[in-house]
Amino acid sequence: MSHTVGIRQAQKQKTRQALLDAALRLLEEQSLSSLGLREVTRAVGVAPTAFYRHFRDTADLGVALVEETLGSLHLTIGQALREPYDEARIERSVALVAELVRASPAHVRFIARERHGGVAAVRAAIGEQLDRFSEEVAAAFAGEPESAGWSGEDLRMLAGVYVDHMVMTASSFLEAGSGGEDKVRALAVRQLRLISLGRRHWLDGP
Amino acid sequence: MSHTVGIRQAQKQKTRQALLDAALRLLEEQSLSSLGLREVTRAVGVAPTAFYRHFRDTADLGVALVEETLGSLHLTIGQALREPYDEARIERSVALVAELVRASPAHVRFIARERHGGVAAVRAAIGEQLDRFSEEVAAAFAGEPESAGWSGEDLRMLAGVYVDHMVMTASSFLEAGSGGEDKVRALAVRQLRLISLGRRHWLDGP
DNA sequence: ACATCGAGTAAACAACCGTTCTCCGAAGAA
DNA sequence: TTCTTCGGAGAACGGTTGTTTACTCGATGT
Repeated sequence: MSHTVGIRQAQKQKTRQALLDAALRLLEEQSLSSLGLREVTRAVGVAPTAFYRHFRDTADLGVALVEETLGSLHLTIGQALREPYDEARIERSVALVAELVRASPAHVRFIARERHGGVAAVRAAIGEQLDRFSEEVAAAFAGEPESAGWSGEDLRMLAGVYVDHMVMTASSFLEAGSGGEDKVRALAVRQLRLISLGRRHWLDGP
Repeated sequence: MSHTVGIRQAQKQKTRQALLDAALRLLEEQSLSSLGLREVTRAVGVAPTAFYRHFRDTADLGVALVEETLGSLHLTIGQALREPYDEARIERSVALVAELVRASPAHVRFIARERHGGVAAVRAAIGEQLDRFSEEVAAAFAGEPESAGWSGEDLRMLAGVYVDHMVMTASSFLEAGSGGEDKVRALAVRQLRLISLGRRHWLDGP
């Protein structure tokens, strides 16, 4: 038994990826619930029936797209969270979001659009991933001296605020385009400063 | 010339409203970009061609739906903002959102779904309305003693955080259903407390 | 070398779509 | 009353949709 992937499997993954890429491009101007199976296969240049070799339907493709977009992000976020809590941390995390949006805007648009979109399975998949992010952020916060005395519940609340804000910031970067990028960045930084200020005084006396 | 609406106009508005209602119901399980013209007229019980008497296409209907949902809300929000800034203000505003979601969940779902949805005109209409809300909240904040020394830019930033949080809370109420309502309410209240804390210390020395 | 597997093809299906054109009949204006 | 206006009905159009069935043909495992 060889561990090489084999010509066959390699070709399959190739067209599968082509389907995902084409779908992502088509989803820049519409929602997943209106994305047609034939539309995708036509863009790739394969027969409509070939679609079924990879996905049950477009909803299934959507779930795969969620995995592709958010699955690989846990590692990146994890590394960023390991960095020390200094003055420039806020700027760095916002810059990370900005770079992510610039690197793959279609992926970000897809997540923002389908997070509350019309396909239940995709909504659930995105929600699950975002919850995982919240848990990871909460775990990172728990190890910081600033979180001394915080309850686990409050930590998860705080993490949720940060995650939600990051998603919203990414969406704002998209809407603003390359022109208003600096404006969005400055706004996001000030909002994060506000939240950090709230965090610092969370345990102040009544 | 009589100022009575006339049987004719009244009937037109009636079917127009029926189209809007039917569309809103259909949009609970899909996105606007996949909503068919025939689908809507079938649900109402009129001929497909009757649709054109009221809307150019489904995107046009979507814009009308935005107006119906958010247009009447400015008055409600305005009244709530005129209330004094006491201890229970946060709970009251969250309760207002909860009641709004309970009263017309389909409208709220529509806004949350199409805010980043696949129809540009509708996205723009929602963004415009939300910007108006932000301006109104900022104007209300400007008249409060807690905002002394705040720049106009910072006030709009703060107002944006509150508006975004309200939209997000409304969406959370929807996802949670009637079962997890208390959980969402408690979470939203704590998040707002965090933000208020940041607001209170915004002008603290460096 | 040979039988099997399976990704992709081709054709056909009924169902549905948005849009146009023509017409009807009640409401409104004279 | 007579004439006009206009919301809605009806039929038909070309085009697209998802899905099924039968097929090809090169990679795969023995």
